[in-house]
Amino acid sequence: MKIPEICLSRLPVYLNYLRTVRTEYISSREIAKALGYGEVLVRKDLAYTPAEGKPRRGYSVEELKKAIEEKLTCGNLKRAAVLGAGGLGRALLAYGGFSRYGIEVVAAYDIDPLKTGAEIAGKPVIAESAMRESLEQLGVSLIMLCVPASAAREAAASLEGTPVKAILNFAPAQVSAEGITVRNLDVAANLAVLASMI
Amino acid sequence: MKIPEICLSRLPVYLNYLRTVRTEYISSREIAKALGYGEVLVRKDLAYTPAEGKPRRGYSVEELKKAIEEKLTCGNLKRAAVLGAGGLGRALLAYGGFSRYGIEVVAAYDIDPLKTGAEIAGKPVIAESAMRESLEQLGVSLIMLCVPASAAREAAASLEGTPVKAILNFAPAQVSAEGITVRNLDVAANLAVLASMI
DNA sequence: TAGATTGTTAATCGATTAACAATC
DNA sequence: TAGATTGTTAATCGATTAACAATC
Repeated sequence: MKIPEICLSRLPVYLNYLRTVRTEYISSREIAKALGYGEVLVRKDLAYTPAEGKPRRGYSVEELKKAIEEKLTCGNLKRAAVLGAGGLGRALLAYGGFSRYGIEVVAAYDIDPLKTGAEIAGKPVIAESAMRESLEQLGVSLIMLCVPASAAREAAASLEGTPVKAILNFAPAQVSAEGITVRNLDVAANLAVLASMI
Repeated sequence: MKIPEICLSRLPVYLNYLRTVRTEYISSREIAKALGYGEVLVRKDLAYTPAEGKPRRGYSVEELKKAIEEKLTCGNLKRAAVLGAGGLGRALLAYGGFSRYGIEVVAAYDIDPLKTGAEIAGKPVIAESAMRESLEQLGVSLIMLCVPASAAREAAASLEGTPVKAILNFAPAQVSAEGITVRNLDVAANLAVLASMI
């Protein structure tokens, strides 16, 4: 059965928690309590992974971590790149937290010649004119789109026909590209939603 | 009636779209088509704002933008700060996109003396030892938590008893603090979810 | 065995969509 | 007036929770 996106979005939470657990087995009740979920929800979510629990003992922590990693990464390392080497783009290029989910950030692309040519955290910042060739060569399937809102639509369109399969869009604008999955992540909007709840 | 969080999270999307619209009036059908929503959903969402539509004409774009801004900001500018002045924290401090939602980022806090004392984008990086006093003085109600995962729990706890009402947590770890609302935003996890869908 | 825990089936809850009367 | 569009009520859909048999 296909795993719902809302369940998929909880898998990293389980994974991060399990990586802090030092026992051999853990029950759905313990996981639920630690994360603030219902325990049936935990079992339902984990049932989407290859892991199986044992009555009276719970789940093997090692097996569960492997099973979630398997689901999240589909078994193989994915290569990602940043499009737009401004402040956020460069921060993402330097951030080491992607390897935790089987993702390697390999390059950044920018239209500004003042930014290209240099390296950040050992990764090249490449001119947008050379982007298509570079995406092919590096086998990049994921893009983090960090250009200004005004340039976002065009930048997304420029990824059509490349190996890119998905875009994580940080710009406060709707983008789309033929054959590419888009997920929006407007940081400021997230803070605004939080601000309006308090 | 209380506005559901899922609807609240769409308000920034409406707002950003409306800011690109150049007509005086717009219908729910047009908005829905542009954003990929159902048109009834759009009307339901907008019904939570003070704006009212007019049969045959739709919604006044100006009135709608004001109404959404009102809902999102609760009418007043909110002050935010960054805790953890690493790459991501500094990028957020320099990012100009918060003003669009009525939020001003005023300072960063860090425990590392090598990072404190300086200014980034005209905003001070302040020692964590001076944080409580500074939060009071500046009237900071929102924190973007950008410390490493290992330091996240303790950092969140240190915000108890300050004017901080909400935390946007970028660390891949669960945090909580008495009387403070937490929202998680693990950028790498978002990319991982996207990667596992393709 | 007894009892803790899983996994599944049924019930509930909340969000989205469909239908439609009201309105200009 | 006729018809486009809103706003609301009812129906549907999907996610979460409750109940419980199966298992070790």
